[in-house]
Amino acid sequence: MAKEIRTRFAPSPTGYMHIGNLRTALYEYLIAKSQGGKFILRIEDTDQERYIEGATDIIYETLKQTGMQHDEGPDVGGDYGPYIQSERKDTYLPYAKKLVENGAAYYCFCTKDRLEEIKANSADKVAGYDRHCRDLSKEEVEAKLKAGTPYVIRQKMPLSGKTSYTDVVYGLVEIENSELEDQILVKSDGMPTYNFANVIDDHLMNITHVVRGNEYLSSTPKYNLLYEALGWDIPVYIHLPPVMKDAQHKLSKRNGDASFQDLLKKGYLPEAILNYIALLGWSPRDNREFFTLNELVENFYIEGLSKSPAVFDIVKLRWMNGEYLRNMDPDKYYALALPYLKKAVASPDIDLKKIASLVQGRADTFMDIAPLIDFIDALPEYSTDIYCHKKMKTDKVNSLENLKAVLSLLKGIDKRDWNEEKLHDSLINLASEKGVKNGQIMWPVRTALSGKDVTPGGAIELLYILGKEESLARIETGIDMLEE
RNA sequence: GGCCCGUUGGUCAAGUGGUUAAGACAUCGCCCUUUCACGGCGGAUACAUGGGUUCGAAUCCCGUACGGGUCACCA
Repeated sequence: MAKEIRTRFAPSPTGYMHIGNLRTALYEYLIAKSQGGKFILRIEDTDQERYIEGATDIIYETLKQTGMQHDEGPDVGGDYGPYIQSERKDTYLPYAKKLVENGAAYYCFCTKDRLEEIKANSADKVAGYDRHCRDLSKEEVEAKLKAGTPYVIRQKMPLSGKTSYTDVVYGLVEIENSELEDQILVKSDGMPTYNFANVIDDHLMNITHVVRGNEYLSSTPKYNLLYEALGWDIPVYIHLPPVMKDAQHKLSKRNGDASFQDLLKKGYLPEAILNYIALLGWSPRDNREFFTLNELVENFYIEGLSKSPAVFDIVKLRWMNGEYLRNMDPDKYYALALPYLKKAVASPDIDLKKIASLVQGRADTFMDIAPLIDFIDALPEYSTDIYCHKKMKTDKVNSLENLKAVLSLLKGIDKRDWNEEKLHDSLINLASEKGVKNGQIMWPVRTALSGKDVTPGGAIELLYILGKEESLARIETGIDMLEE
């Protein structure tokens, strides 16, 4: 039986979940789930300085909202815990010491000042640490240790040769060992660096596929050297291209680019966001674009992953969100839209469900609803110019005439008969009696009722929504304005 | 700057030596229609660049340009 696929999402709790991060989680989830594997959540909080309170809750919450449930993690447990790196602090040092013993790592007593100095002096010559402590004698090391000198443990890179590996999406990657810095494995506070903790944890947690952003592409050989020194199997690597804000800037929290949470606040659906970002860097075998999370699992295949950066296009997300909204069950739509409808319409007698049905086909996000129906509570000020419409063949003169006719017609309709069918038949009749196009009646009515040149729904719907009293009042206002 | 990676229309993206170079968003035009939207139909727009290899290159090789990444006691 083939080994079970295990992937992990390993965010550091430093704030909101940004889109690139979420997409990485998605692909990790899909890679595992499409092959019947496990998806693990691990919190990488080895940098206490950057820790932000509440950030882990956002991570849990986001995973829940998107439906990407992890099989193991700090909140759900599992056989490989703890799943928070700060709680595993003691597990790393022994491995570092083992590396020191077998010559793959060494103690370094250089002060931060000294390091800064080399950095400043070396300009753009050799990158990184100058390996000052690499060849200290055993005695020197012992003495310093005994004296309590602060130290870090660094990885001892080979000075010559190359290290290569095959990435699933990028193919063969080969780096000269001389390019590799003697990176720090254990910091002076005793905490491991990401570089070290990552390797240890991935191995200890049986992670088979390491999936992460391609900024690690050229440092991966360092990790492989670590795996080898420890005598461990090297995992499968899948590096992902970045999600961009524009052609040259990555999407990032620092620039305040949209996070998942922001998009939700802006009225986007979690499932639409997920669907959209799935397609940013991956494409299915056919031309399908709409997928639920489960459908993504069914259709996912690793070869569909792309290696070039993708620009996040909010315009297309809007469209896709709109499609989700339009295809939603009307009752569900009503339930989700209700808070937004209530905020936009204060009048208590308004049929919000009717409004929901009008707005469902027109609003791409929930935030788009309010501006569409801002005329309901009160008639806005408007210019009579909008009564003129070329295609409807309306102008101020015939609008006035038709509005008057409509007014007296509507006055005759009993309040109890004030429904769309009745209103529709009456107005259509009026048009044919007068021998004019329907639009010549409808357009001025719609205009008088809304004071806008664009509305969700036409004259009939607006008459119904506004009710007899309000409708008549607004039409009278329109007549007054046109008579001036 | 060294090293690594990338480059198909404005954007996402199919394509793995022979195609009229898909499809989607956006855009433009037309149709439908009581406005708008939805929907339908159609248009315009792309293989960064120069050399090879080959009967034949978006597809393979080399160079160039452009862009990104990396070179932290951050992840």
